[in-house]
Amino acid sequence: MTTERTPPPTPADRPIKERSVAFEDLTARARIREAALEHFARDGYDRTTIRAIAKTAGVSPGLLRHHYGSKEDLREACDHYVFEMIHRANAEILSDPGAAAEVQETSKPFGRYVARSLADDSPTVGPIFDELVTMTEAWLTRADDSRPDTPTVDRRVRAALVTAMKIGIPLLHEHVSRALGTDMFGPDGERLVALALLDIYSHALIGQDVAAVAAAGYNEAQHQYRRRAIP
Amino acid sequence: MTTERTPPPTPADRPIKERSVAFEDLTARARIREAALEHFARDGYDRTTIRAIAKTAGVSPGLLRHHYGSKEDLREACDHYVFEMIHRANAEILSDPGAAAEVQETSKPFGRYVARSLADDSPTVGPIFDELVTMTEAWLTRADDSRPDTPTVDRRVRAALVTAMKIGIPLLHEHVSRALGTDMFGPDGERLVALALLDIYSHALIGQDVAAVAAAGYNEAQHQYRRRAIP
DNA sequence: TGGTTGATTATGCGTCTGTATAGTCTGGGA
DNA sequence: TCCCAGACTATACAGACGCATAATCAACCA
Repeated sequence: MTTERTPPPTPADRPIKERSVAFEDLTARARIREAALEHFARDGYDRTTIRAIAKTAGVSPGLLRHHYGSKEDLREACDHYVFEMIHRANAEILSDPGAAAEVQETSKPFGRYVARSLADDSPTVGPIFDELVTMTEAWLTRADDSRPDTPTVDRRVRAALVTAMKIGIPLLHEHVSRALGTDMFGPDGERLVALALLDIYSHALIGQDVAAVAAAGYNEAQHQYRRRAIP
Repeated sequence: MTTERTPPPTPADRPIKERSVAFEDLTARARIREAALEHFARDGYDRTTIRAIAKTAGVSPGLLRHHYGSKEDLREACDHYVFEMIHRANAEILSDPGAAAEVQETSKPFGRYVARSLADDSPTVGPIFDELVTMTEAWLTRADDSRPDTPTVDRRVRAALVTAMKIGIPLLHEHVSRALGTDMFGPDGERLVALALLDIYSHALIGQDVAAVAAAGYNEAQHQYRRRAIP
């Protein structure tokens, strides 16, 4: 396994598209990883082809195999990379206990990738979800402290649901953007989403009396048919 | 394009599956649709093969093409079918204004299919999402009435986000179930999710003072780098 | 200078998938 | 009885994809 080396003075690393932001004088290995992250996040694992990643990275499909063993290995490499990046980001967030950073967690650059991977059942991103749940759990602890009543449901269960809900937003970004009238990953959309989430999170969506009635009535409701499962 | 015809000799192509467990004496055409719904919901559109659907339905791949034109046409047929079913379900829900039915909307049988289709960017399910947003919007209207303050963000924007959040739960059912310790589509899990959602929805997750500070601080925050986009 | 190593490419192979086509079987009307 | 429409199957074809291999090229070291 080669490390992130600086390429030899290869001058012809340049046929690529990128100029504006960041660096395009990256290692081919790094370019492949970046291209894979974008493609996996945008198109999903299945729809993404090795050839497409290679084309975006400006290399041949064979080189991809040379650096990463297979398509699945490349996915795992991306997963581990993102896992590290999230760890790093979490450390920064913990030092700055602002709520905004936490709220828009899933709107970050890696959010799209994580969301896609979780929905695609990537075998190695389970721990990422669990860690996000743990983060939400710690956050819920503070919320529970300022609650008059006692929560009736285990905190981790609620944390898992809140986490899944947060991830649902970038997952359905296309439809959300359509409802917003602007790209939710664009500057305006990102701000709009953050402000809306702050409003949503800071208010109860249903009355506690209604919830109590519904919860009581739920336990005795025998409803809806079941569909057969695929053998 | 043939419609849902009644097969000549077959005893019944009855409105099907309404009662308890559906039967296997369905039209081949109906069996194909049922199998496709399950496969698409469980494996996603791309991972699902025509041959797999045919095998589950107990027919040959050719018959699938005979009834539905192509794989994409089959998907559209499923979308329209689910769209009708949701319409029908909505009518029932509106007559029974219980909150529980609304909360567990995405836990219904078709929820998995809708969630998958939305995440898979199915071209014909956009209207379904928009309708769910409208439902949520109507629901938010009642919530806003019992709010002391005035919402700062457009109601439809908040409705879209809440809708996406709700759909995120069945989408990440695998990870949610792992955190729950039981299958969230099973009897226990379904009840647990419903009760947890009632608890979550009936309480603010962050304080309004915190939210105000965060919202104020957000507009002047210049944070995080941007990643390049694929051309 | 010569040779080894690693980055990189070109090319081909086997498989899977969607699609197309031709053929088979069955029931019901004339 | 004939026969044909429609449900259904078997098989084949073309393309795409992941994967593998061999060849080429540049740099570094003895």
